Amino acid sequence: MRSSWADAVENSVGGSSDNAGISGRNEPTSAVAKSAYVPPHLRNRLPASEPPAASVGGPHSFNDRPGSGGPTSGSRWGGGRSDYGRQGYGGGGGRGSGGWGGRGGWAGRDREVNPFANDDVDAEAEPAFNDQENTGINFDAYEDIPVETSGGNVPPPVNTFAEIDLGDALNLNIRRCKYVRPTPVQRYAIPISLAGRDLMACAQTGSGKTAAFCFPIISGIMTGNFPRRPRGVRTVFPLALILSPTRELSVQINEEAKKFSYQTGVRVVVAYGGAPINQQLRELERGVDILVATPGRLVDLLERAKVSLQMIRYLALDEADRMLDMGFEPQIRKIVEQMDMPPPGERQTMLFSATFPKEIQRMASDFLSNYIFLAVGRVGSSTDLIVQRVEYVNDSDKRSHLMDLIHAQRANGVQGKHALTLVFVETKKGADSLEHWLCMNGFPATTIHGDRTQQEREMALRSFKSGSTPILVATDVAARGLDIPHVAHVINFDLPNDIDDYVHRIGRTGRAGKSGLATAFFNENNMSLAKSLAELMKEANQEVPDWLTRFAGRASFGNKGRRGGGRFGGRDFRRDSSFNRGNSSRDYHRGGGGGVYGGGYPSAWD
DNA sequence: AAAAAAC
Repeated sequence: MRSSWADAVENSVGGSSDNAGISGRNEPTSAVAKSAYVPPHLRNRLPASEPPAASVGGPHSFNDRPGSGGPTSGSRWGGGRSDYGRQGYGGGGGRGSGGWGGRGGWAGRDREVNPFANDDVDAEAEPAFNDQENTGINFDAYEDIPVETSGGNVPPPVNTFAEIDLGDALNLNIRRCKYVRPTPVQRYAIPISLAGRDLMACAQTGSGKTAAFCFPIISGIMTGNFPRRPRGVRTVFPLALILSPTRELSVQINEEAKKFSYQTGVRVVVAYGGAPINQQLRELERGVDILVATPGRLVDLLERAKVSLQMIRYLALDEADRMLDMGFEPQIRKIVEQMDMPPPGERQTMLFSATFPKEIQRMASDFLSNYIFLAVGRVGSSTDLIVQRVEYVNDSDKRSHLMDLIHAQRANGVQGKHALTLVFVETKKGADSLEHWLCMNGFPATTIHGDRTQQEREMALRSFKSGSTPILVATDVAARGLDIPHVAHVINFDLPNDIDDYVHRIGRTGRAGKSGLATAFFNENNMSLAKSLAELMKEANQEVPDWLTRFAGRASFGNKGRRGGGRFGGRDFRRDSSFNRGNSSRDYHRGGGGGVYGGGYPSAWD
């Protein structure tokens, strides 16, 4: 059971006598009696209507609803040690911190919120929807995914979660997440990480990437014996850092990581811009093992000395290519190389990227030590699971055409409320005006872009996910990484100029092995994309309209076409050169190029 | 060119 295993771990952690005193004797039932403890700084914040936690509790409480869903381990919380870098194991108090303001009335609860509770509420609100589709991941779609590894002594992949010793608590959460079998990236990446190796992985979100880096981190923190920080300092010392490019992605990773770490005592905190910093600081001061952050806010926290990286043992960079695209390299280098983070070799680093251009290769050389390269073919995106259509539509006709599409979708009987449609536009202004127009015409739409406040952005996303506004107009802020279940249709109202962006956008549908539809409005403004789009569609066995093929053939448009071939997110450049000696990635700078990828042309596809 | 990201 949870308690015995977790307690065993806890008791094995050095200097845990204080914890053992609190929790070592804990039986699941005893948690009930003690869970009323509220630390002083949070007293008077509990909603008056909150039912006693005693009404639930126990390891099976993940099905309970918020308000009655009960954390079981309030008593195990080592209350009052908020000046510790972390709280030790025994169930840290936690709050859903996906957004300030919290969810419902329980933001002030100082026990570990049941991160699975919301899933259940959704399920109850939409039973039919849930029954039909929400059965987890379609694993058949993962058959035949090509995988490539290279590097010295690659640990063998696993076929089941049971083969990996992740511990009872984590295993229970895996079951709660309804994960049956590891996805390809998990099958390879988890053993690699558990073996303590650095990892450079080319894989997509939606492939189970978040779990792939979270499981080893959580497991490592639970079993590791990490020194405690001295008290009295207002600085916190996370053991793991997960960086991601956008705020929403950080929120999403935080939510997933909270599920994975539920009742493990490992505390996850998220920090990102646009939200009041004070609440994030309070969360941090209550202890943090895993910090999920966007670069800007983290630099801010580091400069204020609120966070120290000197205890970092795990570093994960998600969507690294995106972060570079967004100009985060200076911040990332500052965080990783110029603050107090331990150097490569003394920490474990995982770098995830959809593509593997030169800049990422350089980053891999600088941040990783004797790493293993892993490339996992795409799941879904742009392969058979997404039907791609391109239609020639002049700018002036786009709106009426969009309306036709939405009408058609309704007529086709795709269940109204949950046939989510994601519409990508080029500009923030364009997003606002299209949203307004849709609403004026009776289509419930909302929008997400960088000119909206963070609160508005998160509200929009929630309202879209829940189906209240089944149309979301978005700029590229939503193009990558966001995992929104049940997006049935991605419409490229304005096509991007870069084929990689197109691939990422349509990847918002066909998630987790489900099918999806992607429609693009193409016109003369998109000529630079003609060739690459035609080639991409052809490779994905999509029907390419003749007019597009003709445009693609016109060299005069200077379109670049697709670079390279194959389906991987890149190749281990160490293999393409003369210095394939396993751990000599630094030679790359001397070695005069990265083989076939020396040109630095990545593609989300190659 | 636009988008994203700290205050």
